[in-house]
Amino acid sequence: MDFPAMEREVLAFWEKTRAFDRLREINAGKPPWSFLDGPITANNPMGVHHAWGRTYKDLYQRYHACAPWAAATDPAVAAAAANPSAATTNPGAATAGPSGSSSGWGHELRYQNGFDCQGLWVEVEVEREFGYRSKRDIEQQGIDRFVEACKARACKFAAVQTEQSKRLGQWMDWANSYFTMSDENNYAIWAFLKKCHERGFIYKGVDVMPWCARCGTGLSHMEVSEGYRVVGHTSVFVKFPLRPESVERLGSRSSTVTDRLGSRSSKEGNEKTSLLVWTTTPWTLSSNVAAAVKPDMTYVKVKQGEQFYILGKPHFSNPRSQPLEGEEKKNAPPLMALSALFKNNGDFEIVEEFPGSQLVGLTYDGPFDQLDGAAEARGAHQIIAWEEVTEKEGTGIVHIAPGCGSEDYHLGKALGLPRIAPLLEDGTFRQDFGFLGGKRFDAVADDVVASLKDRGLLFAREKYMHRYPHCWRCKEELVYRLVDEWFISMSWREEIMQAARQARWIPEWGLDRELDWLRNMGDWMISKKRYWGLALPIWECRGCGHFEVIGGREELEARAVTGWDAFDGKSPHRPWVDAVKIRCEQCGSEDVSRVRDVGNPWLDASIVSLSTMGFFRDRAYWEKWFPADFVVEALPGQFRNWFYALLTVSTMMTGRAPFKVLKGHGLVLDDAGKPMHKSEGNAIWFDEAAEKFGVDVMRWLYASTPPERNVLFGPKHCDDVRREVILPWWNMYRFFCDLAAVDGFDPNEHTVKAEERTLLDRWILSDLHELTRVAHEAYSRFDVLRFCNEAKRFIDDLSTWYVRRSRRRFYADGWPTDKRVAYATLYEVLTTLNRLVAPIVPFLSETMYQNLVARQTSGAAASVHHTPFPAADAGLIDRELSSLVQASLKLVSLGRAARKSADLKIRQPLSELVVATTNAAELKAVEVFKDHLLDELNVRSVTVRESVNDLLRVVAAPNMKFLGAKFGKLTADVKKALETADAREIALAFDAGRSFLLHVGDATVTLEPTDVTLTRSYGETYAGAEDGGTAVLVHRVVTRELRQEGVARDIIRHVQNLRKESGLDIADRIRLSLRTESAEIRDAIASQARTIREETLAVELSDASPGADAFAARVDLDEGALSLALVKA
RNA sequence: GGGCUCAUAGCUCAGUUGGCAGAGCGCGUCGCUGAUAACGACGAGGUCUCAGGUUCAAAUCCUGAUGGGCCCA
Repeated sequence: MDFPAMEREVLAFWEKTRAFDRLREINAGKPPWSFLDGPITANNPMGVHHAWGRTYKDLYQRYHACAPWAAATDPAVAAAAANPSAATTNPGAATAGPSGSSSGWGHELRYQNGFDCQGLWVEVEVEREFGYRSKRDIEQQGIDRFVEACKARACKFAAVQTEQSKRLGQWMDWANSYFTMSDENNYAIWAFLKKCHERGFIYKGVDVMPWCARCGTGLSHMEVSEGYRVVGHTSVFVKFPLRPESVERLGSRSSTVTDRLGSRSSKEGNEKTSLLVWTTTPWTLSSNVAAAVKPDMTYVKVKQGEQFYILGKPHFSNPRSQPLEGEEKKNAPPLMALSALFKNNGDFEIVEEFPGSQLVGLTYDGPFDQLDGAAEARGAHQIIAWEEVTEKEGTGIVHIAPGCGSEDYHLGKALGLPRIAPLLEDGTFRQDFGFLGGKRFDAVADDVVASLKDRGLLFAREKYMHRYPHCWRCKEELVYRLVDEWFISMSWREEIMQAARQARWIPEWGLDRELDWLRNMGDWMISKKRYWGLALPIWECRGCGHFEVIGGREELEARAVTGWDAFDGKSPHRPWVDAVKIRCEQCGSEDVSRVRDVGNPWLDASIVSLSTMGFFRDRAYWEKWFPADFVVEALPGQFRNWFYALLTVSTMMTGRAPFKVLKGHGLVLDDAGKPMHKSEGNAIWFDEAAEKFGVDVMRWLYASTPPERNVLFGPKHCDDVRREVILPWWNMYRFFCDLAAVDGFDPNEHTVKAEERTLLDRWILSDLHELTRVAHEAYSRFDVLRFCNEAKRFIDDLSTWYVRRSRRRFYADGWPTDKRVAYATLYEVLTTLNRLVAPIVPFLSETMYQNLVARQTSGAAASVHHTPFPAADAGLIDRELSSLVQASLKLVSLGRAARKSADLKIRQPLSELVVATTNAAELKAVEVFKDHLLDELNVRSVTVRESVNDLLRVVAAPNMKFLGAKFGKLTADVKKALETADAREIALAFDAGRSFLLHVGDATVTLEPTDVTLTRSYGETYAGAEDGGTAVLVHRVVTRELRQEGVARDIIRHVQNLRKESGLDIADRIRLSLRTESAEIRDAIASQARTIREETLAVELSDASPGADAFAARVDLDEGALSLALVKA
């Protein structure tokens, strides 16, 4: 079966019949169900990982397009059922369908897909296409050309992804997809930013961020984490001399310690005491402002010659090593411990110990106070407290340069320290940094070292290997640099948290994670010094510094002084919008330009709960669709990205959460559980996977994966799904279709009355309706995994028991009642189950529906997806009956085991089956399913007994591994006693859940089931198997007559095989010839001739030589060789 | 350093009121046979990561530890 080919046919069918449009017509005007799509980045073709979320998006939309109103339009009900606490915290979530109407099915959906178009990822690809190497290339070749190319790229891949999504089976209004680069979306963000500004939340701030000097841009954390590489840097140990008054203060503070140590007092002053500081970035010493110590850590003062050094006690003797792993670590040169470095310089002595807190507040002379650029720090250098100072590396005293490092910056900001920003955009020092001026940060290590050495401030230098961030594009080292950025203050975070609490989060801990992020996040940096993105609508006056936020196109037009004509008709992107200048409302300047920054790309996707639902255009429409009933996206990252941005914007504009239910899912990994990477060659492209495995298989795999966990995707897992679910399901369908075609089954004519059904029929219908009930629960609670598990179990039961046990009912001639009932029942089960799984495997379902329903019934809906989801009939659910079937399955399993123990194959008929049980369900199962037991186990009769203990024979062997450990020296005696003990009594005791008391000489020991291995048998007459309190035995004596029947069954099977191999139709009659040397086989043929003829449709049975036109085979039976030949009659 | 999350057979994973530990794959042995390039049975394989606690009873609830993942700092 070529499933991908079948899927392509279904796609063509949907196309031809406008199936999706038709569904929207059917559901128009029904209660709305609102889904909001998180936009996919339109920058490359889809990978298989995109298909996971998109599978959820499609299947939940498909369910709600056919679900009954009551179940699906009342999320409070679903939420209450799933999570009682959510309902009470979410009283406003309930919405009703059309007033008063409580029945009906289907919902109106928007089916709007989204594309994320703007951002650096697209820029990078376009730069690569153009062969650009830096921002300078973009500016020289023209921003307009560049931005147009970015737009074109987004359009191109939006189109590619659209086709791929269709192939996945997504039913969306593709012509109406939203693009975050659209004018409407961009201006909507302007409106949001203006509102933020009106509340005073927009401000220009500074931050120290990773910066690529070559590209001339800052990098986000995500980008930084892409580019770590191991490099060697010059690291230095530097002296920061304490100022004389601080030496004195420290002396008085630590006097008690000094006295206790009995060392020479240092109170006399005038000695040279220095902090010992370590850094791997010597260039930042130029901008040192402070030195940090850990208050509760112990520090020591070390005397060497005339010098005193202060450093952390743990650091003094700790071994040091490069912070690397594996191979890299092996190759790195060893590092010297600090004590060894001291030793190199001569004798030394520890003269004092004191806690770091005694250092806090002391002052020292900075290493580069002589440079003009560092003037601000002159006289301001001080020791500060910092809990984060590590004991593991360095000296315990951390050099702080708030203009050169992120942590340094935040520390400095909190303490109000000056910050010195020595680097220009291109990574060179400002000219006022003296001998460093004009040199690049990564080229001055030697100069810095030389200068320190000249002035006696260098203690030691070394080469230090570590992982350091590099630009993921140009591979150059990054540097931390102070830059101007625009921010949204998060002082109103409590409002956003309140909105977040209004929604139901799946999994539940998602809310805590989001609240945690909201609680801890800093102000939102919304600017990016790039080209392709939202043009931040901030016009800043260079004269007086006043800035304004423009809230939309009309407002800009009204405020424009110059440049409007040049801009009019263009999209609000760089460079066009940059032409517009406005008048400063503070100083009157008419030369106010837009800041050059573009927006953080998460702004683009943040607005879509408003922009795509008509918030600014059609408020009534927006009220109808907002908030969304459901959003679903990949978990990793989205708490700080889309979820966060979406909540923030919606809260600002509406005060409400933009979604009622948020569901998250994990990552897609490869077969081996590793992340997929293009560069590692283990990424699987969507197109390839779709044609190789089929998308129904892919969709089932995703639907049946626990969402909050990662899924392994690969050939093995796809094959598993196909083999375990899709193929059994398909095979049953084929079985039914083949027979129905031959028999001319007509679902409208061959109907069934309830009382005509057999127990087996009623059982499968009961389970079917239970499955239907579960399906509603699972789909409406967004827990499709549960449905998949139950459906898989149902398919298994249906295949291995219902269909298996019902097969012969279909082979009868004509239309006896039982055959009609079997047909009608299986038909109902197949068509209903087909509808239940349709949201997950839409292609397979459509194919089956067309064949089973549409073709059979005039007036049937044109597509399975146009039909209502089945309702569960509680009256048909019979849990007791299900348990009886399960009991009978257990008995059959034991019966097979019993046969196996005596090596009696199923084909060999046996005279008697004995069931020994006191279990009520099993007793009843024997009664009501007797015929199935007899047939399935191929026995003549079944006998029920309470116990077969009288037949039981047991051999007990000691389990020496346990006995030895338990009894020690006594073991040998126990073993001996066991040989003479009554093994049957032991078995009966264990069966009853007791231990067994064994007499060993004068002593008594207690035996547990693990202590002995029991081998049970039931004598010459019976063979058996037992489980718990239930035993099933078969009569093992094969009489001559039984033997002949067994042989006949063997023969029949071989004839059937030959018929099939010969290409005969199921109904073809044959002339059969059987020849053998074995008298036993000849006897069997003679006595079973009639059965053989009937089963093989032989009009003639002989031992004549076959003609040349006959199909012939020679087979080996247990009793001898047999030649068979047949010709079509 | 902090938060969240996961840990069940060789592998992938089920296991929701706490009540005898399961499936599929793989492996071994066998069986069935007009659903057939399928299918079934049986077998081996488990200290349910570890240590405490609650309980008549813990894979399940609580506490801590260890290890993996994600995130924050």
